[in-house]
Amino acid sequence: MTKNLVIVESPAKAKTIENFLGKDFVVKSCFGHVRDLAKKDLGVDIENGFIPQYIITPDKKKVISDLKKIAKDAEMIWLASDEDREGEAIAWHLVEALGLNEIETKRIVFHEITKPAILEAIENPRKIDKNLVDAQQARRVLDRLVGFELSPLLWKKIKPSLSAGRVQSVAVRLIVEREEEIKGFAVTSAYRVLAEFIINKDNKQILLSAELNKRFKEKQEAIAFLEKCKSADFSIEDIETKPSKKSPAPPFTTSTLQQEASRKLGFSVANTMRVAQQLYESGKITYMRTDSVNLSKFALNLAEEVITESFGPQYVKTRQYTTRTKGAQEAHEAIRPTYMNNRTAEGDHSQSRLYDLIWKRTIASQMSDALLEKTNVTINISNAPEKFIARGEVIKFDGFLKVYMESRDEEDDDNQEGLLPPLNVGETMIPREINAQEKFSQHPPRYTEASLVKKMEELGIGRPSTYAPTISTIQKREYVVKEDRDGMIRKYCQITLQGKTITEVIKTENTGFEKAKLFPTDIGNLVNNFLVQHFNNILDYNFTATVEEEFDEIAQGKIVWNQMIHDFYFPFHDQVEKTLEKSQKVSGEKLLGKDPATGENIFVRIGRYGPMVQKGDTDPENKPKFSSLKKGQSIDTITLEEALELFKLPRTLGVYEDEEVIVSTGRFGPYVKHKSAFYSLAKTDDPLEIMVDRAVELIQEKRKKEEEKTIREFPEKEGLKILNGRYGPYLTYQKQNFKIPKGKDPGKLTLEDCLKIIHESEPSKATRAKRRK
DNA sequence: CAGTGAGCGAGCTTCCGCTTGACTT
Repeated sequence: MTKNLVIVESPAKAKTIENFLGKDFVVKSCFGHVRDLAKKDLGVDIENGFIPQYIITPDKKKVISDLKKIAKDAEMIWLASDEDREGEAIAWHLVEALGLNEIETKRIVFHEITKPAILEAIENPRKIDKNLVDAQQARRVLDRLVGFELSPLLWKKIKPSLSAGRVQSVAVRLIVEREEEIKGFAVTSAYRVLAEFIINKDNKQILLSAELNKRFKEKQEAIAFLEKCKSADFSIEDIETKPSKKSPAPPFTTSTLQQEASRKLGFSVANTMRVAQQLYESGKITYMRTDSVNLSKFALNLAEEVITESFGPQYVKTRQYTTRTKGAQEAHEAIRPTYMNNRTAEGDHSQSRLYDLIWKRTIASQMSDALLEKTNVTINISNAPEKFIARGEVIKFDGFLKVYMESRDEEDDDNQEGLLPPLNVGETMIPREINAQEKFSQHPPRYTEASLVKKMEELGIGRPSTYAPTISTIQKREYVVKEDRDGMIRKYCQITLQGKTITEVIKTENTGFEKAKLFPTDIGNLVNNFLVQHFNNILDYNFTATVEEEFDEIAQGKIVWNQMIHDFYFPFHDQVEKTLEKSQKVSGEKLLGKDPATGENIFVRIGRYGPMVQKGDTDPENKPKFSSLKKGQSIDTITLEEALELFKLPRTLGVYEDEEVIVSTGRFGPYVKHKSAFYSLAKTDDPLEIMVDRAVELIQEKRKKEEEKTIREFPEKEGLKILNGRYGPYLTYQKQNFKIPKGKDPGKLTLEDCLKIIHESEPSKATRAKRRK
């Protein structure tokens, strides 16, 4: 018999807490939200004050029925979901779904999973905060209304299956607009002048590097300057030394973990979260979806011990960080090792690398500042007003740098500042070499997954639990693609003064190379332009921040949630209706030119299945020809020649076994079609060049493979086969596949065996609901 | 790397936030 039932959100948490609470408590988890708006139609009763229609989420039916059973016998029920808007709503939904008495049910909260924190929570139960629940309902209903009214509009005006929403559409907008900025960016260049000097001192030669405090726009200016240097005297005019310090970054939140794992380990956002989840489930780190930089007392003490022991007390500096992120809800701690004294974590390579990163970041956040000394040496040029500057930086005390240094998104090039030699004012020097090199201005950087998350967090858009899913959604919808792109060779000029001679050379560099960056697609551009044009208010970067303020007012009981939704919805709905009526279907259609062979018009536009070219006007009598754009082609950039190339397929190669052999290209690349069967071309085959002999070869190759694939057939039973598939041998019958039980030799199964397997197998969801991608 | 290869007369798609399993040969 259960005395006390405590319900938390995460099963890993449940296990830990049960250990703290003793035998009178059973701790179970509800796995997050248990109810949601009905999926059909809007799930909101607009006429009657926006009453939400909630259903128990299909995958939570079992969770709820299990919890009900335990709750029935429990004397007391404690709802311990997270202390934020969503957590409060989860508690309330549990009351509703489990049929609990709200008055008798206790609501408790804690920010850290430590024994004192849990016990304190148990001592201080409260009631469910209905205002906070209402704020969540407003959030949920607003997102549903926006998403489920805008998306169908896109299906009608652009293409089926598209989606729009408060979060994803703004994420796409960021990428589209960044690309436009880049397209409009005017590259300029200027000459940067670097010198290497020789100082003769105590019979030794000392080298000193310095940069001129001015860049020259024109080559002639640079040359004129170097001409002057030929006859100039150089001497130290001033030495300025000043102390400075660096402080460690705060411990990880979801967003900063994703950024650092991306920069330092090259992890995708989704990969980081997968690995972090594994570390969490095995008890090695605290919860990985958090916006808080707070560390528990327990963690602070342990960090101090570890640092003292490993590096000495002078490296300790206990710090409490405060969150400055917009809309942060701080229901958890920062992401940290559960026990800081575990320097490493067992597990696979990814797990131990990510753990190492988390360990270092957490420890560093509790260490002392690094003390530096920066030195600026000003070098006078006797016949010119410009000065050369040599910079040095010395670490006087390494502090937290001993373990960890945060990386930056853009690594600044060749600005290495190191130790300077001992120097005195008035000392003279001679230039060994002075270089004026043409440097180009850089366009704003394209987003990586992680830098997009950073930007979204700054705007208060999305939550720790949704960053990774949002990024995969906008890629799945094909609004953006993550790709590498080749750079281009660019020429630059370098002018060198050595001794008394000036030489000029043209060199080349590779520029614009991109690795795993986000690019908008044609569809992304089209959808974004449509939404920005008609729903500028929703796509506004401040929309979320504005509605969040209203959600806060609901949470404080200042305004009523469905009144707020009412005020938002009706003007918004009018906007949708008007756009539906007024605006034309958009396809981004462009006339590229005419086919020189037939004189027909060649168009490019978005079709039902994405970007495509069309030959001939749309005419029911004389149907035009279509072809999809190839990967890497875009409506924006495709040329007439490239478009014509696409119509060269399908080609009829000839006849084999009395049937035509046709080559074409489809979703999965080029293929040969023969007797309504398909044969993929090899990577080395060119569909425009391939001849019938090679096609026949491909057909025969695949037929042979097919034969080998079949382990056994049964003449008595049509369609029953034992095949060798990707996951090993399996049974197939009437379009259904069946697993062969372990320990059976697939080659020796009798017909009876097979029928038995088919009979005994679960009536599985035979047809896979969704195809991947 | 098993199957897939549209351009539609039918029916479906879609939001954001919480949480983890999945078994499919």
